Amino acid sequence: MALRNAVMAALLEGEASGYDLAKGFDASVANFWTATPQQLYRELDRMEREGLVSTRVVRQERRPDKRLFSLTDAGYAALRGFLAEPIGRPTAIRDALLVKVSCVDVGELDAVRAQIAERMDWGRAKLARYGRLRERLLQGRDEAEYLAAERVGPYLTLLRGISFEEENLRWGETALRVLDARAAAISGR
Amino acid sequence: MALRNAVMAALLEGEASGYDLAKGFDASVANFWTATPQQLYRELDRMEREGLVSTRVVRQERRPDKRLFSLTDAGYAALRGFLAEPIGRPTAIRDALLVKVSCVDVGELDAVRAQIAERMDWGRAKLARYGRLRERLLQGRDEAEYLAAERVGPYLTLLRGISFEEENLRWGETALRVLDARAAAISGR
DNA sequence: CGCCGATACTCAACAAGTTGAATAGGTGCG
DNA sequence: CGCACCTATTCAACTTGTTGAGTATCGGCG
Repeated sequence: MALRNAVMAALLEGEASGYDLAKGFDASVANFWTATPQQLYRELDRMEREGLVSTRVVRQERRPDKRLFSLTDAGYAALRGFLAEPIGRPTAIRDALLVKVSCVDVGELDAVRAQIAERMDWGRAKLARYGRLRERLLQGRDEAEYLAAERVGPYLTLLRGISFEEENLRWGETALRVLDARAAAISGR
Repeated sequence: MALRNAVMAALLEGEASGYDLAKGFDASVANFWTATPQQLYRELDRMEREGLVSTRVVRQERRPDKRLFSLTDAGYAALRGFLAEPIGRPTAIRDALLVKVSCVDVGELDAVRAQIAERMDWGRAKLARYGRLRERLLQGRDEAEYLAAERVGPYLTLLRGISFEEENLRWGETALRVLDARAAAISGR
């Protein structure tokens, strides 16, 4: 019942099909929750059965029909219930790369180094996307102006996403430096 | 087969019982992987069947016997295999608090505010623990000295944990400020 | 002396998440 | 004109992860 909350959060942006969510989960909530298409369709069906979302089938000319989901009043109520419920401990971070780094002293130094570098490239791409998203939200206004006028939630989570990636890059630089020093020490021994 | 890697990472610190891991997962790898005791016992049994870990039963006088697990050579080989395999996309962050923050414009502003504050307290406690762990690792040496002499992996992941929590606190300050401004705007309307 | 909590583990049942493929029409590319 | 990829969804089978309780022994507290 946790994915459901992320889905409701995504539907705050407006009607969406399962397919939209499966892709676009990436653009909105995806930074702190992920799901496969299967998971989304399954959950959306359940939510419909429970009356949290309603569907509207849209016939399309040159592509398959789609079902657009939107939050019902019951959905909004459920969402407020979720917001009000006490928070447990921070959900897991679960990053396989960090597990690898913590093991790097057993060997495979080069392979892990390469994976850190790859992750950093990935992070730079993500930062660029975040930057564009931020520009799109601000529409030329400065932050204070935006925050006085618009939904603050998505902006705040965007900020967290940006700082997370920036921090990741900074850490990556350090990690690469340390691993290189270690590699030099090993080969020079 | 992902938990298994985290378990192997933890066992690099030395022999441990399921119980040790269940608690102490918190001290070592726990910052980027979590598991319940059930999960650990189940996985350890499987790993034993597959020859990745070996067990040694220790009779204890005044408490239940325990099984101490340690990595076998096959376990080390499997670990190196894991290190070498290409990394997929960063595993999910999945933080319910961020989902809540992104929804905060629908209401329950005070409740979410309180949860952010609670999370920040939790983060400060975690930072304090990280700080103590760092001191324990360094044993009075400076960073360069430590990194030349000891396993670099655990230190690097510790650094990532520290910067993550620091960043969380900074973001939390911002979020609280923004939410307070929004609350003031609403009540003054 | 009875209860709480720590150590140490097990069992059962369930919920959540992943993988791979199937279906079915459409567009674009060489 | 055939092949690959995009939209849009569904099915089936699987692996992971979660919850809650149960067993057993000991130490400490009031």
